[in-house]
Amino acid sequence: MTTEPTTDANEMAPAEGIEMSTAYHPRSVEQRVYAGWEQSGAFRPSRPGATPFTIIQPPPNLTGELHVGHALTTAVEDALVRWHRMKGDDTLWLPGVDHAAIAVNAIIERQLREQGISRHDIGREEFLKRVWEFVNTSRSRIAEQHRRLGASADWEREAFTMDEARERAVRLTFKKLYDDGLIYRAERLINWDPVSQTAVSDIEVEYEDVESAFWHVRYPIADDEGNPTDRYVVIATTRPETIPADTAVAVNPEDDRFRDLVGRKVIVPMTGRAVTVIADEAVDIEGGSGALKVTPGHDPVDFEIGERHGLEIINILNLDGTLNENAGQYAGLDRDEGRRRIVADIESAGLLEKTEPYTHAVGHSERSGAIIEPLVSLQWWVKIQPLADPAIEAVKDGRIKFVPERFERTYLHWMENIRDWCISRQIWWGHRIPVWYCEDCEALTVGITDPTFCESCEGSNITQDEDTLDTWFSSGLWPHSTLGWPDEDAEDLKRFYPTQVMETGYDIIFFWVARMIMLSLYNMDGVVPFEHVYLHGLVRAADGSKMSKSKGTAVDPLGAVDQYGSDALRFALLSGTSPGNDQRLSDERLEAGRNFANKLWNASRFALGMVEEGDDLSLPDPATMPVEDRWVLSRLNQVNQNVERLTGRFELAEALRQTRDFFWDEFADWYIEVAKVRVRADDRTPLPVLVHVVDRTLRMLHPFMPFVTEEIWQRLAAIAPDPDGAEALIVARYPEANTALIDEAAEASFEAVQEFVRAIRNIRAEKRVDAGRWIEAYVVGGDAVESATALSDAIEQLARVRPLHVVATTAEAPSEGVVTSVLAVGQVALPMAGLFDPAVERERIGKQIAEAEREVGGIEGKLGNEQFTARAPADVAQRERDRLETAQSRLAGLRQSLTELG
RNA sequence: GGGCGGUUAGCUCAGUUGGCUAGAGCGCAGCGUUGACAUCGCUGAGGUCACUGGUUCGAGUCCAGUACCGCCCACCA
Repeated sequence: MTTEPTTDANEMAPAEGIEMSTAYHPRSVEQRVYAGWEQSGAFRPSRPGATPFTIIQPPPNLTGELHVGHALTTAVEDALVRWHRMKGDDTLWLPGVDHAAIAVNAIIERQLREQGISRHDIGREEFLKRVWEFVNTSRSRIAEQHRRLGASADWEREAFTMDEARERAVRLTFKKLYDDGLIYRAERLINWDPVSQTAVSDIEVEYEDVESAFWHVRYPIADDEGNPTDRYVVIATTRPETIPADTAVAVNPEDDRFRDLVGRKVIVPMTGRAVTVIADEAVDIEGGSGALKVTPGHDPVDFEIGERHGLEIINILNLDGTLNENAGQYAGLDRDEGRRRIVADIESAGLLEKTEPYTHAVGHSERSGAIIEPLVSLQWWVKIQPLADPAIEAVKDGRIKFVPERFERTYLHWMENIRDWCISRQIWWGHRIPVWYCEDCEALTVGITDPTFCESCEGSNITQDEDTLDTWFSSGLWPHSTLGWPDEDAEDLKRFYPTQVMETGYDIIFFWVARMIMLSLYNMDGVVPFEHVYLHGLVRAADGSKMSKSKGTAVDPLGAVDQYGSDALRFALLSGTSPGNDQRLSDERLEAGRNFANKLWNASRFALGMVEEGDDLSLPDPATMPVEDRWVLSRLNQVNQNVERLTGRFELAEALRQTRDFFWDEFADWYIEVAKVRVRADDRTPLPVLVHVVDRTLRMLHPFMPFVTEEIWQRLAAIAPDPDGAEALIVARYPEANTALIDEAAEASFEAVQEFVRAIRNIRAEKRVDAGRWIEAYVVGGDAVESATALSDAIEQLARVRPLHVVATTAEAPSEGVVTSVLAVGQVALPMAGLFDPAVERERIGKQIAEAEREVGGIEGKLGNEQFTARAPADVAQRERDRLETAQSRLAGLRQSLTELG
């Protein structure tokens, strides 16, 4: 796809001109706006010479159902991408689809089972055909789902781990590792998933507590001829079905109880086999009965003991989890049934000492949920230590930074204890292992392209390994393989590698992040795949539990989009996300997002709607502006500055919160209200400020809420064209804070006016003055008298007071029959003949005096402390002195009011 | 067994170099105007920041310990 730096104005322009409907309808806006973005090629404006910003999209769920966690990932990444794009960086966001081998295989196999057939009935080719059908459908669904979320990813460039380019990258990596001696084939104990019928790696095994039993079984001690005696050793086991696979009994060498037994033989119950008692330090003296049955074929610890002592390995399991002929009379039984039968037999043979209830952790397959059976099998492995060492170094020396930092420890701990990685899977969908076996000479050939003859004997009688590679082997190549590796001249690779940000959930550090770091360093000559790993938390149900479809606590992201709008969903997800911390998603949160989108719509509509033909919308010299204009511009720029800083530190929720609060609580609730009064009095000067603030806020919010901001902004641009000529907000420039407009004096003045208004409203509410009634009021302005005078019309409207007298000192305000409120910045006084009760007033003021006295006392105590004045920084001490002064004058004012009450 | 996180208003959570008179949203109570918005406005109530001790002029924030909740890792048969 070719991308143009500019956009087509016709495609982007809103259909209805600048008229905005009274109600905000997210759905129609979303569809139209997204289509505009897509057609215009705005998703990847090429900006030669700009700083590259690259972000990698983690794989969505290929089952085709959008999980809310992925919606969060998309929202966060899209926010970062849009932000960088607006700042002029050259962004590349590679949306990716992983081939999710085990999950997809399981789905197709289930479909087949429902038809009563297995994959072997239809053969590999037909099986893969069905997989592709399913995967292609899923991929287009995924793209569609991202559109609905507003993701600005360029789906034409989607990276898919199963395409041809990736196959080449995978094979090359495999061969390189093999040639370097880092890939080997070995018979070892692996985690077998009897349902999916494949090996899985250590991290794909999830341990869950299962209530089971501890069977204490008597192993008779044999005499010299190998016949059982009356003596026996008691051995506790949780897996009696593996007894037929026992090839030794082990005790700790330091254990005095069994010292005399070492070297003697015991009889394995129900088999009659005699095995030797060995001493090994792996045996815990405290554990079980102190003696351990050694089953090298079906237990990792035992496997290691077996290796140390050269023990025989017996495999008693078929690949479907049933017992095989090595289990003797139990052959053919399912493992559970085998367990029951063997326990019953042991008991009737009088060899069961006791049974205790016991809860222990049992490994389950992450994908199929089946209980994992350790068994010995021939598999391909990656020798991991040589890959792990540089990956540890890259994090330790800061070339890769985790956000939040604490996950570096998690990562390092795992990496430092890593074990070899079993990469072969006995499934069909996936990258097939690029190894061909020669049937003539037994040599093997590793091929980047399919070999036609054996490398060793040159015979043509070769067949490819039936197995496929672990999904994460190819996913681990993502950061470079999706950019064009192994073609080292690929434009994207040169320009965008290393990437800047890897953003994902912390649950995927080991699976994916660690593998990407290891394999990328290996393939890319030690250059890190990304500079930051930003880890968001998990999204939980409203009650804090893991979302569960069966419990009905799962939030369906697309359902939420339908109900509340895409911007609302993104607001809810982004406002709750802080690095590494889980969040809860509830209807209330979604409503808050919807409400804010509505507020944006209405406040903007109103502000823009006041603009008339011929209005001058350029901002005048700040010095000539009234205080409220200077105040709102000052606040705008402060927030702009904060948002800039926060977003750069991945603190998106705080950035969003500050922008929201500014727009709603300050701009909409105060500035617009004040501006209204001026405009009604035919003063057009607030219009440039209104338009300017709306414009800037929309730009700041666009990364978070792209649809509603784009829609409003295009109406805005129709009356106030973008200075850079941008035709859409998505390609408009991100605002830079203008610190020259930060005006603390204006802020203080306007805040004083806010205080006056609030004080009057407060008294009105307290005295139950009818909301619609106009009453007389005095504002004693003090230092803020100037701005209060300038804003007297606004104060009248906002507090519904008329006539309003703004005076400088209390002496100019009446003191008889008035309800007063003494503030830090001045006073207000409302004459209330009918409602006035001196006794009530005395009590009210008395309370305030007590409070003010407490405050004054507190500050005085602090300032009287020599340690404080000597050690606290000057600005802190000065602030305390200022506070004391205002508190004292307020206290004086209150006391005076009380005196006047008599 | 090891490690990590959490404990702040009725609920969900902010509070990132210690200076706080501790904030927000929702909920609650009261009142509803002025043609942007009832998906709204105004006003208000509500917190000994889990507990104990320490460092400091000063601790929600730093340190040590305790309790409870959650998560991750680990070959206790």
